[in-house]
Amino acid sequence: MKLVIVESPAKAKKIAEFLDDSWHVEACRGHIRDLPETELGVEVAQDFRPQYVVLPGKGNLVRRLVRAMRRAEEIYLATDPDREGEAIAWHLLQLAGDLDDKPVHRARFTAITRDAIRSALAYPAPLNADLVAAQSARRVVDRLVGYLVSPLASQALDGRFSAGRVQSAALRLVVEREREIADFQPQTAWTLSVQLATQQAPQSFEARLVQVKGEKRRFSQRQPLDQLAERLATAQFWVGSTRRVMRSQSAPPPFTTASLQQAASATLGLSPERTMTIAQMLYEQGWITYPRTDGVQVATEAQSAARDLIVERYGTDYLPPEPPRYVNRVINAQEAHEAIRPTDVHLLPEHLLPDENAEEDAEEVSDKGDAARLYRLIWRRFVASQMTPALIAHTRAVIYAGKRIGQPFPLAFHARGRIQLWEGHRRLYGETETEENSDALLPQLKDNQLLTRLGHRVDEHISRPPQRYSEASLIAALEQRGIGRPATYAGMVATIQARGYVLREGQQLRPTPDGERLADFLTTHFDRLFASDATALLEAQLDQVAAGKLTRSALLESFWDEFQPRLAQVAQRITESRSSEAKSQPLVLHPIAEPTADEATP
DNA sequence: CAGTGAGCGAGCTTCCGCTTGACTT
Repeated sequence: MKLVIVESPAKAKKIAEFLDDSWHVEACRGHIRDLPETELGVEVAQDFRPQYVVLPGKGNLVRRLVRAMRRAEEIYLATDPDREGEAIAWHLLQLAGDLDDKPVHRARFTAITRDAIRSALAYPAPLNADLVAAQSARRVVDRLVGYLVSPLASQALDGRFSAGRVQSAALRLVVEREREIADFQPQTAWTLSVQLATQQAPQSFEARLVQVKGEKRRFSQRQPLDQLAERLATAQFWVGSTRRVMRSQSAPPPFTTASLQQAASATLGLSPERTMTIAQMLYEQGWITYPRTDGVQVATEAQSAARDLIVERYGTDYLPPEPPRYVNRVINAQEAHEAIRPTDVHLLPEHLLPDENAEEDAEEVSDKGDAARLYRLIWRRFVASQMTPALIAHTRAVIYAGKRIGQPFPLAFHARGRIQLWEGHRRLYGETETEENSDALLPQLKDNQLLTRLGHRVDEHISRPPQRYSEASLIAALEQRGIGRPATYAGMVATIQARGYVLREGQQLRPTPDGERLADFLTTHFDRLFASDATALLEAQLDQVAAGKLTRSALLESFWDEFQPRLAQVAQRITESRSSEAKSQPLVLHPIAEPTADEATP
């Protein structure tokens, strides 16, 4: 018997279908060992040795897996092909103990198709110890930061507070945004627009003043524009130049976890947490691929199925000559899984709509309704991602106004038009309407053509403060900076709310006073640790460990050399201010000076 | 003699990341 171990039980079931009786497939359900929850669990002086323990509640599962590994003739560790998956495979081996000379392989695949599975099992590889070391370094850094800074923050702020590489960076974004809003000074700008028409075409168009006597101008008051507008009554208008540019707008890539959470929030009003609950259900029932992913790549089988469906349902005009290839732009992407897509495009969203005749209680119907809507969103986005680009013609005209053509007292206006020549993927997955309609159609214009002025308008534009984050847009901001992972996004935005650092009002997130105090404490004393690029810098080092160019010890030592003195300094400040001040006085902490550039560079 | 400090032990917290059920509200 040959044994395959994967993480997800749903995956195990599917893979078993592809293999014959000589194979046995088991699932380990994610991590099986970790640092103990109740203590630090890292022996700093012993090369940062982690003290791993079997995760609570997983004892029976681990015993079962170990028994299966001992019995098997050959073992294929097929945990996810990323840093965490490599570590899980290593933990499995550690727990299994002595396996004699039994062949042990590491199998890696990113799509659950018959071909992908068979070829992964036919061409296995050894375990990558460097990747395991990188995971261990990641884990230890997170533990040291979380378990050493949290108590300090609690002491200093006299309450129960927590800090972590991810949650504190998230909190900081929310707090910084709130301050930008508080400090915001609205700017008023006035604009002058004229409505114009040609002799030939019936419909009018609008042009906005941009230059006066050859100089670009912005107006913060109304009065000068009113004066200019008066003179327009006797002016002539003519076309200076026109330019037409064709732009093709590529289809959006299929969904990842973060982009699905964004879209489900924007179009269906679902929270990231609810989106993930429903997506997990759809995954377990075989409707969609794995829902926790940062990959935008798609199995070739799925691409050709989508191409068949596009021809059948929409026609060859919507089919690009080659299937599009999407490239990941996310910093910390591991791409262990495909993009989120229907497992079978021929399962149409209509098939999942709730049966109207069935009698069910309201909650169940709304669950099914949300599931159907989410599936429809995923289906449309995926099929659209395989369609042709949309084609849009942008026209820009410069219009002059003066006493007579060729003798301007010269005012220059800009008019813009936009025509969609081909809808392409937008047939299935459109943009938001507002942007689309803001630029109207322009009539045919020739250079030096005279125009009729129909009227004018002077408008006030007041700049708006930045928007508060929503749960989904905060996740997008974190993803963009490489902070957090698909499996943790939804939980993390729930955590900072549950801890009382952030409040949600409708869709908007705003910090609480406690949240601001915590963020200020962390920024003052541990600025670089929780800066928004700290994770990216750590990731770059972890990549080096994974590539064998940096050792785990070197990474952790250089981290500790910077972190530990800072920690000690802050702890000392806290005890000093505790003892030097009367008990009734609030604790005031003075910032520690940043090291100079010389000290900072090793 | 009263206040302070050192030293010790108990109790209570805390991180990120991977996966699903078995619980309670």
